[in-house]
Amino acid sequence: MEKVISTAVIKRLPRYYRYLGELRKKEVVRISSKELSERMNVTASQIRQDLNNFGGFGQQGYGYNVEYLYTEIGKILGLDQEHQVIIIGAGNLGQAIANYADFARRGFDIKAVFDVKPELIGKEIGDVKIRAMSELKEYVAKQKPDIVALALPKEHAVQVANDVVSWGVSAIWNFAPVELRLPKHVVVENVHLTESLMRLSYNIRAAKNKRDADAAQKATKEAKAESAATKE
Amino acid sequence: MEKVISTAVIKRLPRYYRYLGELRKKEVVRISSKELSERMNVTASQIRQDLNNFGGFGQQGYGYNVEYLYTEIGKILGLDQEHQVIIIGAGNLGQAIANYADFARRGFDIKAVFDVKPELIGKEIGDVKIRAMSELKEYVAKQKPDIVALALPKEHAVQVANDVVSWGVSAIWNFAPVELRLPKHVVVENVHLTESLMRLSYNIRAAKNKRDADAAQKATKEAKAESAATKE
DNA sequence: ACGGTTTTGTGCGTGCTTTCACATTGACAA
DNA sequence: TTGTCAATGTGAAAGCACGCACAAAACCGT
Repeated sequence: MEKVISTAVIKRLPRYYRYLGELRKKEVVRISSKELSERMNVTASQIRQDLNNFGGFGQQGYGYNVEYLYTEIGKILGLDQEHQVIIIGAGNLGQAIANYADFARRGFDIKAVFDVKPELIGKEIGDVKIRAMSELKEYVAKQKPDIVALALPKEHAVQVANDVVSWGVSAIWNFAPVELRLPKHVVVENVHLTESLMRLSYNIRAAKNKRDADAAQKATKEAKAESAATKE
Repeated sequence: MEKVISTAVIKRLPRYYRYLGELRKKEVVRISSKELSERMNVTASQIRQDLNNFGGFGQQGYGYNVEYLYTEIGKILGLDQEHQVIIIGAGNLGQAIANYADFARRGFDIKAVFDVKPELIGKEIGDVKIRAMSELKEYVAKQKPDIVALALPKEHAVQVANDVVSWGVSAIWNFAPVELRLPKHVVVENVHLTESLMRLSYNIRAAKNKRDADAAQKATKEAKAESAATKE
């Protein structure tokens, strides 16, 4: 039986992976959890504990071999295999995703882009043509893409999600601001930009409140010092 | 002194907000935590506890008033005020953000877009012109934007982030795949698409492993039943 | 070959998050 | 007005995640 890994750990793994990739490029051979922790925003203990969920990658007195750890985390993340990705929606966001070169480097192959708008169909994005939505069903049935990215208005996202799932897709990268309700065997990863922006907005206000509170506290402190000085 | 709200709660607030917005459009007047929880992916108890961090918005025996709760959460998230946003980087991602209408609706005003590429400068995106990076410093000093969105290659993101912060910016929406190290009064919200995709990849593999394990278990079970049947 | 040093892997305690469960409050109908 | 029912607000338990601290292991200089 596979051990279940907590989502908290999974969230950090890509960060480790990215950072190790940078070290690898700089031809750093070994790294200790302490050194890693100083540059990323985690404690050394947490790094060790996270990695230990998957087995002992390190060696006492030495640390971790960068190259080895990098490929191991890559395997854990499933980056040792190619993923075929199709994008539904060739608007600005869909195009941005299609053109983002980083993905291809990690083994995510953008295979096709679909849209309803007749004026977009046939146009080239990156190195794939935009296809008509009417071709989607046949394409999915034949090519069996691993991942479907939804970059379309929320009004249509739910319907399209249900469709592609019924045609056999089991992983969805959802950019539409809706909660998709899909069978539990389907894996969904949401990117909710508006929510992200709202969190930023909240934190801006929270930071402002804190500054104001600090300033007020300082003011009363000074006032106290003032009155104490007057008393004397 | 302001009570500190945990980030776990803040993460969920925009979801509540979005969902309440939808209910409001459907002219739903009241909703109970139970009803809400059934449609979103949270327990009723958690909704009540989350909301109680900010005061009692509901009424026993009745539930929550959709309109009221919507505006209250809006206030908490700081959506009752306008935010001036500028975008650095007019590539695909920068353009996608600039054109995403949802933001404007929430009070996030895209005021300007900057890029280094001469061929892009002067071009219109949405209803703003792309400006030269050389104008950035003066613009920031004069217009004091509330939020700077970084949609440029990671090589330049760090430098630009440091620059705009030194010019007085205190909130950054970062799309570049780097951890920005900025003074602690600066609020940073990261959108790391590659990490998101890697998590999806992990979950695809995890789901596959689970299916295989379940299949194997079922097989041995059947084998046992078989041998038991043979014994008799 | 050996001893000091480095650094992992891990048991355990602490604090935060989530869920449960229920007393309390207010709505709504008769 | 009164009784019943619905749903909140909240104390307390259960469940998790995180960080500390240290024993065990391997490195490295002498």
